[in-house]
Amino acid sequence: MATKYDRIAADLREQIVGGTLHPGQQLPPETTLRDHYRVSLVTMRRALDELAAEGLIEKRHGYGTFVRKPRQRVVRDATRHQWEKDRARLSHGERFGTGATERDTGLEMKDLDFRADYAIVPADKESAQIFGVPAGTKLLKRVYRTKPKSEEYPLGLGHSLLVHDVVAKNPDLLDSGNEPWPGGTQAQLYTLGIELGHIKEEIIARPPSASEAEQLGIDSGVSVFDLRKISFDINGRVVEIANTVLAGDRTQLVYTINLDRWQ
Amino acid sequence: MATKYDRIAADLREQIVGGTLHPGQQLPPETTLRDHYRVSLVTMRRALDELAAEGLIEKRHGYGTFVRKPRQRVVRDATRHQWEKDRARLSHGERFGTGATERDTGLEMKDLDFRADYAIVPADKESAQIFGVPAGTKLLKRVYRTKPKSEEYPLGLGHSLLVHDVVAKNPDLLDSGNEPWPGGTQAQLYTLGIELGHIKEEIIARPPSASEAEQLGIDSGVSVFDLRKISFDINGRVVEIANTVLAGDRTQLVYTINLDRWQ
DNA sequence: GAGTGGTCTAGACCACTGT
DNA sequence: CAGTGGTCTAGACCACTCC
Repeated sequence: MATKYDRIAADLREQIVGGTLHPGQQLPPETTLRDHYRVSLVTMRRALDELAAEGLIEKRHGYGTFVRKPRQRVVRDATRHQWEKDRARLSHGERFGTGATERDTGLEMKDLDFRADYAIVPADKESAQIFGVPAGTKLLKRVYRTKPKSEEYPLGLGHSLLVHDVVAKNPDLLDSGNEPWPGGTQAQLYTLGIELGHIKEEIIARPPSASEAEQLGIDSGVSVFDLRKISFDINGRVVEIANTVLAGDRTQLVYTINLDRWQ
Repeated sequence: MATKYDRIAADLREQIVGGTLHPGQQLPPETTLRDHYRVSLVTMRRALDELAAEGLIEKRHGYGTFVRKPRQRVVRDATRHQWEKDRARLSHGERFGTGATERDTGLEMKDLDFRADYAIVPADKESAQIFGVPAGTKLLKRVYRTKPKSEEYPLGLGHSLLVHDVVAKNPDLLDSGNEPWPGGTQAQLYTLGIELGHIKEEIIARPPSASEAEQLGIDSGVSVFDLRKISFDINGRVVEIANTVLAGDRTQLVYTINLDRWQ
């Protein structure tokens, strides 16, 4: 026999996908549901937690439990990198106002809250190894937060590492006041004469830290994508290490692999 | 103040990463831990569930709770597709015994338990749309299970869809008895004169279904990668739709994006 | 202040594992 | 069989949100 909480979750799941419960609709309080299903509160809550992990409902402390609007996932397509590269050398006007995030979401710059914080940090062992520099080398760490004004929570939490002495050749790149830089990082690197040759992305899934769960507005049980992007210039040197944490229930990642023709 | 279960989890986490608790070591029973931390059993269990979701411990019903060996993630590198393509036209002997899974894990065929089940199914709406055929069209559905003999659980659960009338031109491809086919799907398609041009992979993270959790041996709270691979031939026609479900705490996905040179 | 979800308790009983 | 983790209960109290 399945567990009670599984059967209750299945019952509610059916009502949600079947349309008996409408998106946005508030569910009865836990105590009422508990009486209806004749179980203890703990069991009732466990059933609800299951549905929250699936993204079907959303619980708001002190307020209520609601059926989620069919949350369409934001698609993050890796062709964004080629697209960004093609635009890196365009004029300021052509680059202005639309970056890779805007392309993913279909939103414009004015619909987004954007923040960037810069700091200089010493390279830890892992970063140093990837960059091929001694541990402790000065790095420019840039922390990004981008949030659609129409949403309560940001799409992702990101930061980027660059070797300080490399980017310092253009002092404009050390000033976070110049963000958002039209055209993004590849346009910034272009001012240094750097052209990217290839990009490697490594993806893992893991539970969010408490802070990430709070910042991303993640319900208990939802995992995050932890994506590390390593950018190489045309000579194979590592230029940037960027990290992005994306809510696992709101994101779809897409990659296209082109294959060489047979001879 | 943080919650009790968070503080208990933090305490145990520190002991695990700090080395006070060794990999493979059994933790005291929940009741003993409960007495030690002076909390209720429910609270104690919640702390342990947190660590299980992080992959730091592994709970075995009726047996005990153990510190996990630093689980190294299996890397699934998308360059596997090009590698597989390069090998598709090699001789049987050169293809034999090493496929993409073996390449990922470093294991040989003899170290793997392999099973394939074939069935003919009608295309549902979504598959039909992707293939560009009418709904209900006969598809060959192939279900795969691959498990290292040294592990208790499979790496992933996979299935693949092909248009039946296309592959039926080579009757050998309809017989699961011919699996594992040396060189994999691309070698199979080669017998039909089909060459792949590009591959698109779509990735989402979600909680496992009850059946997936059981088959993959996933602890509560761990998400899975749900990866859909769509293979296009050199004319842009969809040839295969393949789906793989991978344990989120045991897998790392890697993609390399090559960028066109500036003119 | 009224109503909601979040944490926590002490205890019972069940289900699974290895010997 | 003994020992373990898994489910479930009835109830207390806390923390948050809105009016």
